[in-house]
Amino acid sequence: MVAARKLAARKEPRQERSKDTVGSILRATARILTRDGYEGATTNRIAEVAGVSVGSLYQYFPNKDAIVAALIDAHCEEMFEVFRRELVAVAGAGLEVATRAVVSAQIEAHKLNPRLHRVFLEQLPKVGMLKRFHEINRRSELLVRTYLEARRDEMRPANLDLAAFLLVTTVEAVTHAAVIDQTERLDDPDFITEVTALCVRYLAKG
Amino acid sequence: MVAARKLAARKEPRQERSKDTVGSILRATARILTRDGYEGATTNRIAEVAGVSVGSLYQYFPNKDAIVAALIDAHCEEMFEVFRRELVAVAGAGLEVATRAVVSAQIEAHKLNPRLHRVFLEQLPKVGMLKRFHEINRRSELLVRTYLEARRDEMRPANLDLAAFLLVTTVEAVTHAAVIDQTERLDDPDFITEVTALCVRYLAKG
DNA sequence: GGAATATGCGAGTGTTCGCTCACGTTTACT
DNA sequence: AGTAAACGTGAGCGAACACTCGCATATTCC
Repeated sequence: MVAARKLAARKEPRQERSKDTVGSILRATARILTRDGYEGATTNRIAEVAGVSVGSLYQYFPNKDAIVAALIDAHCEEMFEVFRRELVAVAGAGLEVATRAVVSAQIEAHKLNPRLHRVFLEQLPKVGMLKRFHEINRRSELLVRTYLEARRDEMRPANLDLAAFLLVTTVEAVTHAAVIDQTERLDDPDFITEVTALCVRYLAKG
Repeated sequence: MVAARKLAARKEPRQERSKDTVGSILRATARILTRDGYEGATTNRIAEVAGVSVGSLYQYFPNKDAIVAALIDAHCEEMFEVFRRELVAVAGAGLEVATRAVVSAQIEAHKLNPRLHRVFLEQLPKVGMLKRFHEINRRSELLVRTYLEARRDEMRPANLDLAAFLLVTTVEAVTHAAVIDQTERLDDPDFITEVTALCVRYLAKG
């Protein structure tokens, strides 16, 4: 039985050169993942591309998964930040305007690094990795719910928790599919309009 | 360089006992995948659980992936059939009734074998495997679009192709999340109602 | 019965790959 | 200058695992 191993960094880099080493390792891993997919990302290959020895790699990461996990965390945080910033910015705006802005932001978030995003979601064989994406979704739902509650009287759905879940899941799935698998959808100027309609018509009364 | 290998069966089973062998292998693989996840599914383990030797396994499957691929195909076909049957059954019904029925069917389809479904979508490291699921989605979109076109005058969206894409992607994502990750959502009697509302309000005029 | 064919077996092979360890080099500090 | 700590190296170990091959058994068909 292979027990779950710690994913925390084994040693903190203190000097400048060791921070460079860690940076090189992360950049190399991202590069390999986007170019060759998960299969190509062996520890020896990562070290080679990073211009570093395997030994150095294992001074700062306890195992291979920790490297990927660090990348995922950074990627998730970036994406979430794009979403969060836009939502906060339009918190005062009306439903239609706010929704459209947030949908656009979600598309932009997916465009940050689509190839890496794809590898994370489609090729990583470890269940633990996906949890990090689910957590982002839960955080997004919380933000959305707060927005909905502030305008409760304009909203048709009684259960705003459920509404937030449906909206976040929907927009995530639709933008993901469009950016990752059907880029041609994005050329359609109606795309954002229709996704916005999907959300707004669900939320608005009447 | 490891070239892509053929996934077609190496030899067709002719006698009864060999058909049993193939069946045992497939059942064993499904069982291991649901119980232990992708990591546990080694060829030796599959053979052992199936009560068969590795050699026999390789008489009917050219490689490990072919076994998993066969399972995925069967699983996808089952799920799609649940969806298709219901859609055909309610093709004559009104928008609200039909939508509700199809959403329920999608939930049922996901309940066929949630654990296996999860492993397929979350743990398989090969990109090729996911294509099979995307293809089902495309087939579903086609069916939905046909329904929408038959009632074009009741529909608000001008682009029914885009509408079908949005609906299928949405319902798939929402039912998937509910069945796989948030089973408690299904206890909420409003769940189906709200998902139906999401679709119907998007489609209907006014 | 017996030849031909289909099926079954499983120890072993070759390779891949995560990871260690013993040793060299650089930096920080006194 | 001298010492300790931090950093870097890469050959190679050990285990896992997909897959083969030579041979045994069962079935079919004449």
